[in-house]
Amino acid sequence: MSERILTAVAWPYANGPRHIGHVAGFGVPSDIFSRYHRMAGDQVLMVSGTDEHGTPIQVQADREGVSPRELADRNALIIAKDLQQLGLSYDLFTRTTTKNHYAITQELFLGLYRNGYVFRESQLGAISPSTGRTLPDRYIEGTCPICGYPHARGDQCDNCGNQLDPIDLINPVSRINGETPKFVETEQMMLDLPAFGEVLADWLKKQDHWRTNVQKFSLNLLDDLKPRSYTRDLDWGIPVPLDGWRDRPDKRIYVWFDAVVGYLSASIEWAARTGDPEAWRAWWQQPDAKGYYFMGKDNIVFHAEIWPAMLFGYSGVGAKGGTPGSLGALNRPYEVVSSEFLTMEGRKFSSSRNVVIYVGDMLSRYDPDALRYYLAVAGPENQDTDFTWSEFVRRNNDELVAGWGNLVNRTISMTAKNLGAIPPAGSLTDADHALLATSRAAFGTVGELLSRSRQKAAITEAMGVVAKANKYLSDMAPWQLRTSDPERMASVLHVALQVVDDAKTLLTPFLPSSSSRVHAGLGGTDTWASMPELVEVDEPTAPGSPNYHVLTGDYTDGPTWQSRPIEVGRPMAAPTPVFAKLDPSVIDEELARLAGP
RNA sequence: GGCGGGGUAGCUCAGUCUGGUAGAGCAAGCGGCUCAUAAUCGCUGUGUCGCCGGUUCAAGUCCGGCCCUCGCUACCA
Repeated sequence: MSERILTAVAWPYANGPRHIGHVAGFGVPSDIFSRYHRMAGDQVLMVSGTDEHGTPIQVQADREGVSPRELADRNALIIAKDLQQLGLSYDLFTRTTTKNHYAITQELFLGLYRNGYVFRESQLGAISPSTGRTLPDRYIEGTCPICGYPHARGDQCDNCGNQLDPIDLINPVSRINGETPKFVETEQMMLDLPAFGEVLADWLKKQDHWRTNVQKFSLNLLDDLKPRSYTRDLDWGIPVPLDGWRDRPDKRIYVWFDAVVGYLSASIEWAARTGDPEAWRAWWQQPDAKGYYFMGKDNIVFHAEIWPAMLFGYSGVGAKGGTPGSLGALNRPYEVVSSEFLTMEGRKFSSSRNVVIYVGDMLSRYDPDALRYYLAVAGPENQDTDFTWSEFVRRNNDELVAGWGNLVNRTISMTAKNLGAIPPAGSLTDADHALLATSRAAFGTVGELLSRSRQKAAITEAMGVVAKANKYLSDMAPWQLRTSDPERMASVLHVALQVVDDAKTLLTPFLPSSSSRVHAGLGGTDTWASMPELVEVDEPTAPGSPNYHVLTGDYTDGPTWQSRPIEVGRPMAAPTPVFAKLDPSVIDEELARLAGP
């Protein structure tokens, strides 16, 4: 039964390159999920892009003396290249600074506004006196009015743990430039979240297929729903599409409200690029289409609360009713798949303290599948997990190289040396049948685990097939049959090659690049797992800007999730190793980099 | 403060939903094989399952309380 699946992947923020904790949370899991579902015959649309508006990018650009757009242009390309190298199979990875995204974001705003879910309110907010821009709470520092700690942040005191209001801080200063913030009355557009309290509660209570912590967390949030500001005093962002607001240089849509719209705008952009502008509707409006949203746990509130509220309101569902906007009623998320956090040698990632491994640096030195393997088998699926270099090297050397790579190598090597081609099966023993049955059955068990987002258990199960095949070879000892019983040797090698081929398929969602190398090693001449391409589109994000790049690809004719009989007689050449073994000295080298300047 | 995750073999963790004599991998030791990137296969595991109490014929698993630890706490992204 073919399903329509929207894989909506969190949008990496473009204030700098991304580290491996980011791709551990959203990138690799969403790609494993999408690749599996495509192989299983489902119709997958996987979209994302770089999130490029908001204060942190403005601040970083100011610091570098460039415009926010120049900074975003630079980082968007770096991030897209990183994700391409990791092999993340986006149908479209775009940006929030495109004309299309501006138009869709404004359309969502207008739909909510017309249905009465957005209203105007004057509130007291901190601004930077020199720029007039919103100064977010976290950028304000001062003395805690409760415990006297001198470096309390505007929203919370790190010393006593109390939540604070920045206006209560003693001697507040801006962390950006040290000036004293001004607290002024400022008019903003507010999203009426309480108007969605009831529909959100009804909807969330029905999501029993979610991970329980995500569902419970989301339901708890409903107890304290307050209207939330839809706009900011900032000039770097999407203009508010209302008369009297549209041309104001100091009012923009809040970056989070524009970022979540990206899932929809990217789907629409993808459809336009395929030449069928209506194609996106199948994933957003058919009732049985399922949207899976992948993110780190810090994003749950935006995906389980705010984005669903926006979709309800735009569709005319909520305490104030309404009618769907011009795009029509839109589907809510089917599941919010949230991952936990990856720490680094026991500490939280922090670029300022040099506790960081950038994706680009990692991939410049190691095989993308070595990283993908580590994240799949030891990533933060259900709980925070720690990345250590010694564990990375061990997983690579003992499991990928010695377990899987060696199985491929020994099997192909024996066949090439003794037979030169894939041999016929001959008559098979119970042991032969048992091994073949094991790998065939794994398609069911691994697939079942993958469809339930149990990726760690799934790859462990797939690697179990590899272990059984190594044991089979050890038991059968085909190298001893070379002269005594060459026919039996051929049968054993046939069985082993078939299981290697099956394992290659089973591992493809996790390890697409190396699975393609195994496919070629087994004599395959066609493309196995498709990879994303970086394409320059003939369109600037703004007048005077360079054309931008997107990641895209055609994954429609890829491999299917099943055992395929190997082709007897296909020539087989001596193998080249699939994975590189790492010298243990890299552990010390990498640790030295972390401690470095 | 509120909410949530975790505390199981030297290390990393599974098992807790659906109670029934404690599991895997790694590390360590011994042995086999020699096709393979010195790779592989077999054998060797007596751990107060964080603490206290309760329910039960039976609790790592259910209930109550506590301790430690990590994270989230929405006008940060």
